[in-house]
Amino acid sequence: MGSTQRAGQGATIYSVAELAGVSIASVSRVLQGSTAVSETTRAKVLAAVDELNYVPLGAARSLAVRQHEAHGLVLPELTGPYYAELLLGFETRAAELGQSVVLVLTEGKRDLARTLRQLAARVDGLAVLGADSLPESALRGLRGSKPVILIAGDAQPDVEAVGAENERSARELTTHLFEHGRKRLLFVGDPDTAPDVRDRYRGFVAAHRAKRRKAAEPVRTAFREEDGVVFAQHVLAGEVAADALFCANDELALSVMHTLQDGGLDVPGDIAVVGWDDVMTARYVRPGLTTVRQPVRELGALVAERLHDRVGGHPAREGLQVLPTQVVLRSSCGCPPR
Amino acid sequence: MGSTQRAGQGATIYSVAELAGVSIASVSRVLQGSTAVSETTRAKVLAAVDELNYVPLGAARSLAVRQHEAHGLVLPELTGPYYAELLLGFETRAAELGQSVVLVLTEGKRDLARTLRQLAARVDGLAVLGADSLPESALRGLRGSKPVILIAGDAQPDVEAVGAENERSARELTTHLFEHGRKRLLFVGDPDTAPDVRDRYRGFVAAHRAKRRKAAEPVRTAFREEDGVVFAQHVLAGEVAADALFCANDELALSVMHTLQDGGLDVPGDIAVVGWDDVMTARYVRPGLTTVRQPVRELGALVAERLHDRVGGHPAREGLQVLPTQVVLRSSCGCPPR
DNA sequence: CTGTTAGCGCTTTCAC
DNA sequence: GTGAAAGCGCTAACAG
Repeated sequence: MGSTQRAGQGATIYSVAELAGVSIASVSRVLQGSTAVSETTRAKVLAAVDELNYVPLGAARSLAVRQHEAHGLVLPELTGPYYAELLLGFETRAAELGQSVVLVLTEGKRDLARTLRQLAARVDGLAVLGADSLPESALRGLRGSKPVILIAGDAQPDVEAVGAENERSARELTTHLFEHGRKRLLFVGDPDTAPDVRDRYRGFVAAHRAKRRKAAEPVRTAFREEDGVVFAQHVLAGEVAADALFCANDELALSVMHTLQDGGLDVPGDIAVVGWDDVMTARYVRPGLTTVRQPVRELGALVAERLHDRVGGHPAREGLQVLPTQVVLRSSCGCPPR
Repeated sequence: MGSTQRAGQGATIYSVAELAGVSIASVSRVLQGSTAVSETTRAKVLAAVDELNYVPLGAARSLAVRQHEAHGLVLPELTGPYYAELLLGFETRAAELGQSVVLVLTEGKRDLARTLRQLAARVDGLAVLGADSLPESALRGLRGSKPVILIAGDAQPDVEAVGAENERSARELTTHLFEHGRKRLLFVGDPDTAPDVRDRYRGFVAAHRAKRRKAAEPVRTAFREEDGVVFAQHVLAGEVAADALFCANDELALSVMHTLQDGGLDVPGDIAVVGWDDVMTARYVRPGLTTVRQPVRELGALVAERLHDRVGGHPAREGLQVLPTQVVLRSSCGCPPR
């Protein structure tokens, strides 16, 4: 056992103990910050630790304390600022809480169920975004063992969810469009793809109902740039009757607006366009894109924190926790520039 | 020991063995895909595994095989598409290779040295971006034990580096600006902040030298939007003499261009502006931003792959591996639109 | 205050 | 082909 420092590899608690002339228990105590250690011992250990550049092996420690001290974060992908910002908030808070973060991107991955199992085998809890689009079996089985928090998803009996407000802001933004005198609004994006888009559409519908109007069926397109281009071309071809487009996110809104303008339409003169997320580009385009800002970073931080609580034994909060969002008026909706 | 299934918690190899009526060794063999197992045993084990929903505990396995099966990725932050894309490429390839990825963001973190040590204690190798701006001690000590790969950094005797090409493309882009008849070019961004920016400036200088001109001193600004705005205001105030701005990245170029336009200048009429990275926004602004595209995702994938090789025992490649970049001409440089 | 020791759950010889 | 048993490096009682 007490083999000293294997060449090149990291020192072990044994090599440190040997060098310090104490037992491994003392080394552990010093490192754990236990009070029951004499100053002399502490000093000797610290010196040895420093000399050997010792750091306890994560796996060994995890096995002993039965905790991984790591959070798993599951995201669909990473395009656009939304996921990045969320990840940033999550990592920051997790680090403050002493947790490592293990990241898994689901898009394009084959055996998701297995991947998530493996992830669950090396973290204390999971935060999952886009759970609805995961294969049925993927989250099954994790539940009940590791705590799981759903991001921007629907809370369930035993799994809590955290998200940003959608319906109310969508309703507010829709109403704003009405106030600009727009009559034929179209919701661009498929409400069935994600709970938050669904809720935005609900707000869109609610605003119509309040005006005793009937909301049009949503344009069930995906959310990438290409999809926006395709849709905009339909508009340019005169196949779509609308004077305002409520896009499910900014990427979509931006590509739609851009294509429309290229096709000779005036935004917002001929048609208004609004988005969701307030990405950087939204400020740079002309006209500035009216959109809704979500506190994404804070959301990420909150998720990390809730997860940490859960791992620490706190019970799951019931229902969905919602962070406030904010409508950002620029001029693509019809408001005067600046 | 052989305690069956602890309530709620995950099954262990013991509970599986018990349920299957075999020894833990057999369970392990089946799971490791060892051939020396009878069909009967394999079937029994598999059934038990399935019923118990068993996944080997990561920490225990890591301890036994002396491998974490995880890669560490250290990034400064996560704004803009660059880091996200890199991370995407890295995670994807790492996952294909069966490695988890543990992410650490350095910006704003206090005890980086300790954070990195801890990271090194739970992964088999590290990929680090922005190593130069890390405190001296941070990477010290990891070296020699865990393999480290520097991203967009300078290769060193024992640490290999991977990056995208900079100098040559910068030279090409600068020359292009000359061909548009621009005379007074300015490099906006501080070459001392990062090796890749330094190399871009080198290319900028080289192009001047080829024309027997002397390159102006770089404008040593940071790379965020605010910094671009401040600089642009100097330009608008007539404090800067230039007819072309070579910005160190797109964020900077975009905010500069935007501010310039707001101030009444015509781009590229009065002044040309070019950037680096080819972010999404670059296509949407008017005029389209001329820039340089880097194969960032591929870079991330390459890093993961090299790291995996290194962990597997392959020796460090000497020098810097460079991926090709591509100048993207739009109209902010003076080229005709479309 | 300190050392001894028994695991944590898994892989892997080594006998049979 | 299978099981027993010895660790992997660390933490945490448990005795002194």
